[in-house]
Amino acid sequence: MREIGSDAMAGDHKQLIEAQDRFVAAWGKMGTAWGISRTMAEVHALLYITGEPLCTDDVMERLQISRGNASMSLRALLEWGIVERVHRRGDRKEYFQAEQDVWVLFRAIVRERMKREVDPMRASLYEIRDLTQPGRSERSDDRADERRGERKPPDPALAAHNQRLDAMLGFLETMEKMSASFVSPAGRGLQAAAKILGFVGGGRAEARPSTSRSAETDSRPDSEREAG
Amino acid sequence: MREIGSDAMAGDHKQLIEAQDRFVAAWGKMGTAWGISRTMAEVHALLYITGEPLCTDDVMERLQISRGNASMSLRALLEWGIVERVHRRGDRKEYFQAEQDVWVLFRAIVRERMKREVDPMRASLYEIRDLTQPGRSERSDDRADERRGERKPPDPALAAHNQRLDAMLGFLETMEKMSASFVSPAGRGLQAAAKILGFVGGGRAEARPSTSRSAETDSRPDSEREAG
DNA sequence: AATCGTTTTCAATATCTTCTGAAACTTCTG
DNA sequence: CAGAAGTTTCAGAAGATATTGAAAACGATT
Repeated sequence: MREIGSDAMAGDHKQLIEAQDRFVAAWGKMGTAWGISRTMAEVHALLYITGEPLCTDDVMERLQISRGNASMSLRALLEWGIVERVHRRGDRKEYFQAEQDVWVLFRAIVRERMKREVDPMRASLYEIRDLTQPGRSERSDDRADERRGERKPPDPALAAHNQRLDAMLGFLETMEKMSASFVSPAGRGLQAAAKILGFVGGGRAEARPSTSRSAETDSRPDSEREAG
Repeated sequence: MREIGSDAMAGDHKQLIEAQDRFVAAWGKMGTAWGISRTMAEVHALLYITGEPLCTDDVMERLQISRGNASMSLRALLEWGIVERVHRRGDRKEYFQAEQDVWVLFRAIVRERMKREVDPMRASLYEIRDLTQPGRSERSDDRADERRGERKPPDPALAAHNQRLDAMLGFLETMEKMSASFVSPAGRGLQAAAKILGFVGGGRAEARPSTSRSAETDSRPDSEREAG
């Protein structure tokens, strides 16, 4: 498949494969720690580090996984919005390509996780609060004292409980607002903030000199950055 | 165990238990999505929502889990630094109490996850880079062309690979710097930022009127906020 | 130093998750 | 429209993780 011009080139190629494999393994391990299945993370890692579009069979072969597994993982990655389908003219296969800008990747992940995990949690918390602190809209025909405008004497334990619930709820909402504005549609938000606040660059270079230029806030490889 | 003064009080108490159970379940579900074992998350939820110190047997009974499981989960929570031991005079049992400030909780979690997952990943990435881009300190006695100052002609595929690696590495480092300054020792960082940037307050209140005051940036219950 | 109340450990077990592979399905092509 | 090429689905197998419970370790007390 790949033309190899010389022994030196062959050496490079072996190194490359080895480096890719290690990257895939590392990414897979990290994935499991964040609640993503190992294989799915590995497939993504392979697509990312490889840079070029791969088809199902490429993935199966490289990762030694079954067709079903490859198919499922790829579909899940599409749903996360961090991998996209690519078609090649004259080829009926589907190819898959990973988002190459790490910040875009990060934004997509945060957006999805918020949607999938934080939002439902917030909804549950509201429901729970309404168990002990029913909203004003509640019908209270059968409660004589409330009709008279007397509020039920508050159980201090219940009050404390509700404060804890509200604290949690308030926190989740702050997080949501922040992530929405930092991470979402319009938003190069966090990335811009990182640049402004001076968190980018310098760190690695100071510890370890590097041949290629230190990764800036725009972290796409040069090849993809033609039009800024 | 708990004195109940009246039927109304008994009703409140039942509601409270129900609300606690639901909170515990919701928190547990969320935990699993973030790579924390369900039980561990539930134990934490129980301690948080309960507010008061509980002993192993309390946890076992309330959550219907074995002694071993309770013990392990509690120890893990101690290691995460989000639960602390409490001793009562005249009682040989150990009691456990959860951090009540959600921002402190959040900081602890971010700190630990960075330490446990991101740092090792970063280390792996460095190693991987050194596979194909060995540092200047490398001995190259056996490579005539390098002795002559000629650099090996760079395989473009390898170069692109290294750029992707560096992009990832740069991203992780930016995240680490940000989390370090936002989240760490000194730092009420993120919390302060949220306040300044106007992400706190307003949101929930506008959608759902609440009896207790809207949770502010300082999210501890009143009972713990005596000395600011 | 023996006892007692408590906590920790860990091998066996139960539970949950992920993966496989073959069949069903879909979509192109001649 | 029949057949080929490619993709998805899903029941069962394999593998990973969490849980139990009983025994060991601990440490305060008599």
